Order: sequence, then structure tokens, then C-alpha cells
Amino acid sequence: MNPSIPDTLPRCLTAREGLATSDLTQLWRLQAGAMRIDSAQAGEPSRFMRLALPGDVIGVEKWVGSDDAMSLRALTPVTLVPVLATGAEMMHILMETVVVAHQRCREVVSLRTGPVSQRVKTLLLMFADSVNLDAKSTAECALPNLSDMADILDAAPETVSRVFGSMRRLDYLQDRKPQRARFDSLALRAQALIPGMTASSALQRSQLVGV
Amino acid sequence: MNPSIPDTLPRCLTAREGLATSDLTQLWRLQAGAMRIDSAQAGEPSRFMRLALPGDVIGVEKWVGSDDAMSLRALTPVTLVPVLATGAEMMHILMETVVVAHQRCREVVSLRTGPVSQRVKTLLLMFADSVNLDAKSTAECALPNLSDMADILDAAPETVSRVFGSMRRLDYLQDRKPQRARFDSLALRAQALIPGMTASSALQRSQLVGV
DNA sequence: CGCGGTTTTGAGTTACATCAACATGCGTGG
DNA sequence: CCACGCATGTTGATGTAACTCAAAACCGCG
Repeated sequence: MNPSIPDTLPRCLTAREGLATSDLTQLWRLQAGAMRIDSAQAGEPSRFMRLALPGDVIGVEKWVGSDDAMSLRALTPVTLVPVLATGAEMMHILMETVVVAHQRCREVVSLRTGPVSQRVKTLLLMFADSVNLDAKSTAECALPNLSDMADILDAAPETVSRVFGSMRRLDYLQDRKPQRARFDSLALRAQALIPGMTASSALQRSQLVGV
Repeated sequence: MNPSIPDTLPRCLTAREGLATSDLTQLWRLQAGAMRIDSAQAGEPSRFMRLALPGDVIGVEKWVGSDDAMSLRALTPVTLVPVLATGAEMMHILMETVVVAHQRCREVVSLRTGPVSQRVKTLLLMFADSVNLDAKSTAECALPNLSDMADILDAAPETVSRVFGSMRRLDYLQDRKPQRARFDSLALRAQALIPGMTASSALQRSQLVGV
């Protein structure tokens, strides 16, 4: 509670739980799960900015003195461990942060490029990779709920749901419970574009019934 | 030419000119103009990642050891000055880089959020602000060419052109030559949404002829 | 069982992409 | 000087991906 005495114990968040601003006075490392970082320009409402994935250090922006009003929310169940660094260690963390920020920025752009079906695919693979470092064929991992994914992808929830439907129909996606999915990450990665909502796939759909 | 001997003289680039990878072994500060930073994941084609605006330090990612294959291109005429930093200075530059990367990442997301008309507006204001620090009502500034803007906004060039047409019709945009525009930044900022391509604006257009 | 919250599905509408024609500027060479 | 090419921007017609609204199905959960 007291911001001047940093925690030394790991912290867990359930899906959709936020990290209080008072907890942002210290640094954390994301050990497992995924978070979204939102940022609010003066006067504007808070908007999605980028993801935080396992390994990322949280709170460096505040530490270096950014006056940006940012907020953090867990997308999936999350474990955070406190980071206590001084002098030379801190220099190393800064360098690490620059590299990761670069990477996450690239990723967020790819989550906003091209048709929705492709963006959903990118998001799925990001989550699969953040869990499985070895490229197994079939990945099972926790996912954000539908409206969070829709917000991240700047798409309507209904559209995202339809893309998942397409993937299931094409057997890229084996199973999807509310906040969890099992899917064939290799096949998905190979697939250039998921037919998603093209007219041809609507055709396929009706043909499937006929054949 | 020799990468081991850093330049000490400013460098100028014309619009659309790229910065050679051999020039990225040292740090630069963007003094005027705007650049796009592209990044290529292994095997993938190079894709837009974020902007660099006046004041930004260029090449820190390489310096901290990112293996990312990134490339830089001027969007408008650009002036770069070499940055020579050691030890404590470098620490300061790192901190600065973290703050700026955060900011630029937020901006790139806002360039990919919502309808095209709104994204164009955001882009225009970013360029206006990067030139005029005082918020004058009417701004004149260099702009990227149409296809660059379209690529940055993930929209078709035709669509961007139509939005400019709308803005001109509504008197937000006074003048637009190939790589330069004069517009009312205050009025534009105030305008919640440019009618862009809504049915109602098409209606307005035909009514204008009638009235 | 009924009840809030989430996901799915459907029908209608719209913003945008695509394609293709056309205009404009600008340098190069006749 | 005009003719020509090339790059860039504009405009119109048409199709489609994705949004909207609304209703149904699916969950745990008390």
C-alpha cells in the first residue's frame, strides 16, 4: 500500500483485473500471462496502446519520468514479480526496454494491418508464441475475452467471432472455451490468409451443406 | 563511408530518400522533417512500423543490440545531426528514447484506429504539431506524398484523396500542393469527425449543387 | 430453475477497396 | 516552343468486408 516501500513478493492478477497506479511506482517483470497497456492523452479517454507479454518489464516509462497517464489490465491470468535494480543493472534494463518496446510497437502495427481475419491470426500466434517457445504443432493457451480482442484489433466483436467460426470450420481451431483455445499453430502460420468473410467463403459454407 | 569513423556533419535527405544501413551504425537526431521507420521480421517483407519526428534520436535500437532489420526513409525533406554520446550521456539518451518510443507507439495506434477520415485528421495534426509548437490557427507544413500516407494509415490512396477532398470542401484545408498543405489546424482539431465518406456527406454534396 | 454476462448468428447497411479512366505536373528531348 | 513519357493525384462506378442492430443460444452460478 505504501508506495515508498516496494513489494518484494510476486503478484497475481485474474483476467480483466487492473494494476493500481500506486503499484506503478515500482518496476515489475511480467512472468506469465498477457496484459494490455492503455494510455490517456490529456483530456482524452484511455485507449489501447500495446500489449505486454511474458518477460517484459513494466513501469519503466514512469521510472524515466514520462508524464503519460497509462493504465494496465490483465488480459489473461497474470503473474508479476517485482524488479529491484540500481545503477548498472538499471542501465541494462533500459536497454532491454528499448528493444522490447521496438518489438511490441511492430507487433501492435501488425495487429492493425490488413483484413480482420489476418489480424486475428496474428493475435493468436502472438499468444501461442508467448507460451510455447518451441514451435509445437498444436498450441493450447489462454486468450483474452472477445470484446478485449475486438478492442485490440479495432474490430467489432461480432466480426472477430465470425473469424473464429471460420477457423473452426476449416479445422485450424480445435476447441474454444470462453478464455482459452486449442489450435493448430503451425497450420495457422502456414495459411496465408483465412478466408474469413470473403464472398468465396460464404460460398464454401453453403456448398459444404450441399456436398 | 567508413562505418568505424562516424560523421560529425549534419546530413540532409530529400523526400522519399532512404538512410543507408551503413549510416545506422551511429546515432542521429532528427532535426527537421519526418521519417518512417520500417521493420522486417525474418523472411517477411519490410513493413511500416512507426514515425520519427523532430527531436527523436535515431538508431538507438541498433546500438542496444536489437537484431531487427529496420530501415528508414524520409517522408518529407529531413535534416539529421550526428549524436556522439558516452557513458552518462548515453544513459540520458536511453531514458529519452524510452519516453519517445512510448509516445510514438501510442501515436501509431491512433493512426490505425477508427474510420479513415479520422486517421487522416490525426496524421495531419501530428505533422502540424511537429512543425508549429505554438498552436496557431492555420498551419502550413510539408506532408508525405499520397501513397506514403495511405500506407501509413493502412488505407487505399484513393480513399485518402477523397478525405482530403472532403476537408477542402468543408474549408478545413485551404491548399494542397503535392507534398505540402495549408490547413486550419484549430478548426480541424475541434472537429470531432470529418464526414469523410458517410452517406450523409454524399447527400450534402448533392444538396450543395441544388442550393 | 431463472438470471446476468458473454458469445453466436442473421439481415440490412455502409465505409472502404478495387478497377479503370482521367487530370495534372514536370523533366527530357526533339 | 510543343510532344511525349512518367509519376502523382483525382474522380466515378461497382463489389465486398465489416459494421450495426437485434435476437437467439450458451454459459456458469445462486
